[in-house]
Amino acid sequence: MKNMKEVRLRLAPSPTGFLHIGNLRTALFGYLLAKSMRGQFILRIEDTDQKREVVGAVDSLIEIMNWIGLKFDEGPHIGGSYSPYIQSKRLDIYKKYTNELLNKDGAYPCFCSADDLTKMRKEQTDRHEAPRYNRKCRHLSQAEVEEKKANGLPFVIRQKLPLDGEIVVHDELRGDIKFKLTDLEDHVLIKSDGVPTYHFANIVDDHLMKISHVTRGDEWLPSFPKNILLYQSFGWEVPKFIHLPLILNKTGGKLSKRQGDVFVEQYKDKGYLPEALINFCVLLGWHPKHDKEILSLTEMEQEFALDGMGVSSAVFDIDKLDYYNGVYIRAKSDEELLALLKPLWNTCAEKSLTEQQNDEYLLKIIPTIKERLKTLNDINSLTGFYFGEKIEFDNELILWKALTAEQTKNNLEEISIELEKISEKDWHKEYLEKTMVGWLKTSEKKVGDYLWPLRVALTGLKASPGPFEVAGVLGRELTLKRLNQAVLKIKTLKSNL
RNA sequence: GGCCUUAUCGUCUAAUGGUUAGGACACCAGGUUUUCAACCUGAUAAUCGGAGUUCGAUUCUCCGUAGGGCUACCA
Repeated sequence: MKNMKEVRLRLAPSPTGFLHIGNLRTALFGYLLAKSMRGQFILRIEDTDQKREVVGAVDSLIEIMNWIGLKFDEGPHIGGSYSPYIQSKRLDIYKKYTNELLNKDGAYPCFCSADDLTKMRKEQTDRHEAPRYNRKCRHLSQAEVEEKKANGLPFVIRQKLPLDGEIVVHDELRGDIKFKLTDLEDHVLIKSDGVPTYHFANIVDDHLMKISHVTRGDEWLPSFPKNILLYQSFGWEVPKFIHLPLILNKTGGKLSKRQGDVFVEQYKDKGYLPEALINFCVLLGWHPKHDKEILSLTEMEQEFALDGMGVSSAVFDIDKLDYYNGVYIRAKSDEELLALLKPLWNTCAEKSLTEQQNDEYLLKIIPTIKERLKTLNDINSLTGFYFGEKIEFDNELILWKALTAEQTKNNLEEISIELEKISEKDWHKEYLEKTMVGWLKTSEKKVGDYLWPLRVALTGLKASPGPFEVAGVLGRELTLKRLNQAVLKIKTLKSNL
């Protein structure tokens, strides 16, 4: 009965689409809270609204949680001792508890039609009153109820709340919150088709599944007292509640589809790493005891605690996510990155390389662009020049500062002669750099006058990895070929002037 | 409108009844350098406003203000 109660938390999403970034944070906090107390983390699907249900949403949710690295201990996909974990398969259970609640006088049937209700609300707002169910059916006699039922009138079941007084509920983060009962309404627990609403199914299941800590978004705060009252009507022990603040967009509004990416899948597709996503998310509303802000999931599991959590909503700042993504990309080995990058990479199709030769080539490229990668998807725009024979560049681009076309051409020719002296076997970044820079220094040439044109001749880009890195990857033959092409191009450019 | 809730640099946040109010991202400047990136150094930058309690408030209380949420037979 005492302290040794098992710690159990659940994620209870509705299968209405992809995983929202706000849900990811709720999931993360629930998971971390569970794991930090050596508890269980459970998945329960709340599909009581058939209208909003999206086919495949459950599978995609499980898949993305898997990708993120948050593992469930129980759930519809793995089972557990409190099956089923999908609410639409628990209708019999809800029926049983509905009857129990009716018997305990915690609820009553209501025969008001949708039209009745809209009319009622309109009248209330016209009178500048808060729209609230007028409890018309609350006082129906047993006989009246039977009669209406016999006539086949559709009905819902409403929660029977105390009429006045106040209730104090406790949130682990915010402390006590006081509500006046007169501000609350007898809301619908069971819809006319017999399916429960969130407010009923959620509480029944949390109780039955022995959930010890409820983590949910703070949009549920207004219905918190009604939830507590329902526990009390049943005579059930109330779990601890932790209401998590929302994530907002840059302008301070709710993070919604309209202004950009809100689904975890979208970030995955854009080339963000799960490590970056969770590191970024966990710091939105939680802070470790120390100032170290790069944390692995394992570290989070160890360090996570309620007292490091904040209560104010946080703005989603993509710049910081980018930063974390860069950090985690740079921390990967070249081999790990190759595996992540290959599916995204438009590598050279013309070259008839074997898989292994291709991998070797890609593996040579990766170190040159690793620290330039903000997201995995940047790979193609960063590496195009490594593939194909020819590259294109704007004529003016190759001219370094005050250098004329004539001088640039001469410099490139000089470089060509020097590079040709380097053998195939010495052709790698370190040796190339050492010899060429040595040559430039001893012949007292300005480094920029030579290396800028060289780099542009090889990459065609304003910004790229350094010329020796690129030359090392391209190899002796292709490097010299591109230099030659650049020289020819400048010659025609000159004759046109 | 009613109810609930929140308030420290632009953003995420730390700390405290007495501090030069700390860190991170972004931004700016410098360094490194052939470019970009990465890296290093540095700078700018905050306690929403007003009362009260107190020797002393950013911290506690109240009142405003601003933001957010809820106000469905959606979750």
